[in-house]
Amino acid sequence: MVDRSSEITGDTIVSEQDWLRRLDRELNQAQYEFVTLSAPAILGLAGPGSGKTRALMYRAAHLIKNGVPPGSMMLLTFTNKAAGEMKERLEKLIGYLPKGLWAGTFHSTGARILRRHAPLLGRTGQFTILDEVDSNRLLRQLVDSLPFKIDRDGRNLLLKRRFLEKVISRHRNSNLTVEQVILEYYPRQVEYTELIERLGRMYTERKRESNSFDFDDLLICWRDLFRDHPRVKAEYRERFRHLLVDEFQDTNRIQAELVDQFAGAASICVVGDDAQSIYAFRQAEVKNIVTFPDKYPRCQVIRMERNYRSTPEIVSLADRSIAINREQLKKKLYSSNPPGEKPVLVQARDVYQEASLVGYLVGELHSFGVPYKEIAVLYRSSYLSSGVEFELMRRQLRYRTFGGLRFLQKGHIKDVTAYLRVLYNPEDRVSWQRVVTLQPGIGEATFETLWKEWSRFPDRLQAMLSGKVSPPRGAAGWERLRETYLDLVTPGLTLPAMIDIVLQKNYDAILEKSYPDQFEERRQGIERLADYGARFASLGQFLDTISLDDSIYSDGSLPSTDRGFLTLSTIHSAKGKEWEAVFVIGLNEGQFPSSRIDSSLVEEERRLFYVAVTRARRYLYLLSYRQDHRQWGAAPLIPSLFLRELPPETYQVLEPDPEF
DNA sequence: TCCCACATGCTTTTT
DNA sequence: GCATGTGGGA
Repeated sequence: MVDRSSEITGDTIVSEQDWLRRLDRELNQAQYEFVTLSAPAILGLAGPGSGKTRALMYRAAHLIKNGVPPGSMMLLTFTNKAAGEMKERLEKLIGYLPKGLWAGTFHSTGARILRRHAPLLGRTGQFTILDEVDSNRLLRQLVDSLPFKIDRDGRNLLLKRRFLEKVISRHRNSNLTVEQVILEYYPRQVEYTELIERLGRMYTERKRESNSFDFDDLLICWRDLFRDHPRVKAEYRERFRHLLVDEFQDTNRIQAELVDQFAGAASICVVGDDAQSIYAFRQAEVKNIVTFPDKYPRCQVIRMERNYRSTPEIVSLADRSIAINREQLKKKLYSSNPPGEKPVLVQARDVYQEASLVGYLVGELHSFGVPYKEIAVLYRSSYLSSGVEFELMRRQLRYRTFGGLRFLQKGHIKDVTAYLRVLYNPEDRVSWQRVVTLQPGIGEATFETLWKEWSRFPDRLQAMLSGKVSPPRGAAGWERLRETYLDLVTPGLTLPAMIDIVLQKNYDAILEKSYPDQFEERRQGIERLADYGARFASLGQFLDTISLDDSIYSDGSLPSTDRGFLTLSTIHSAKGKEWEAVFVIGLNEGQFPSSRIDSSLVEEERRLFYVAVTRARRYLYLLSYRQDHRQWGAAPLIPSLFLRELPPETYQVLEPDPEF
């Protein structure tokens, strides 16, 4: 019997010299320094394609090779995709994913910590994570339940465009008061300040009663947990001696505060690129990365400026574009790759010609030997993808989309998960309401009455199963629901079996009635959810994963598992990725930069453009079109500011054949 | 109080 | 083109 841990230790000792030689061979000087440096704080400032995630993972591997227990390391990043990337690379580097290592998004790590200490925050470990749809519903109910009437205009104003949600979230994420947020972003609505403060307090209380947290809470309550419970904080400071944070430019104030909690106890190593900060709409603060060295006095700053990804032509175009931004840390990005073709600008007649040009050029690239999986089409907003999607379908090319419409946020999928959520967390009012009001004859008002009656029982699920509560009307639907749950509480059910019960006993009939023409399609979506659920050992794990990671897409498979597919992606979702050939479409003024942003955000949009073009290794196509038939005002479009301002020597123009 | 039919307006971007 | 909002009838 071989003890696996000693095997690894043995391996470490034997290969230490090999490992150092390998670092020397595979890293440049800046990277080598970054990986092997020992300091209380390290900032890796790195341009696109300079291998910053790679360097960060070499650092993690290096620590492990030097005997640092993986259980004392925490790897954090912002998106699920980046988190997946980190784990994948680390596993490739050292051959296995170390046990005990914490690697994930800030939000999933927050959820993990909060589950362990939930009672300190008035929750149980089975708390529900509310997504935006849920929390908006909750707020909507609170507005309607105010003990006084607000006039219709006021109600509309509060609920339209997620105004209320945004004010509360901004306030909580920024440490500004509600009044300051309103004065800064919505000065005309200042009269609503008190009302919003009141609703904010009601919202906090309602979440506690429902044993749930929203996305913001996963970070804010984590911070507050450490603030209010020094012993808990000490426990984590004791355990985690190395924090490694990727994409640090995308952190918001709360996330930066969370990292600060470990100051002095752990070595804190962050990497990022201020020029790729594209999450301001989520209160990401570039200043977190800019001021990092000031905040941590003995901080070492390493610059990684050599680009390994792209041709000099692409790097030059990107560099000239980003240079127009005034707010940035100066970096001198350079590529020593062999020269390639200049990026190509194409102005199409309309969205259809743009799409067929993409289709045609994809075919050309493929015939030159560029595999489909090395080609990506990127866009500012997900609705811009439909033209190209249609064209690819016509050409029978397989593709995969990232970003955009959420599979899990579709009504019927949320319905099915609500049935399961209340099993796990019977206090979950939002989900109960969803399930109960689905039944014919039961609406909001009936649910309110029922809920009051129901709350007299210590366990809502038991109370329902025993038949001790019933709504004032809609008895038939309630009874069917009760029978469904009698089956669902059978011990040992798999997730597909549970979903099957929900469908057979209750939801199928409801679905058919509400979507007579889309019944089959939606039902198939639910079946894919069931298939996906089969891989989970427990309901809790399944619910946690689908609340925090929306990466099951409408085709039901997971990203990055298949080869031979083209990629269609929003630019946000493409961050951190690279392809041999990249098309950026819809580069029209009004679409990108989006016309709904105010002028102060143009630099952010330019950073987004910068992210888009630096995804390409050898071939870059920038497409715009003159006419949009889809919009009402068929005013001619002009090319994006980001194309117009490019120096002509950075690109070549391709004139589409008018016959095409 | 609920439900259906119709109108509206909306599309950033992620957790 | 699709979810959410409104209004009248049961």
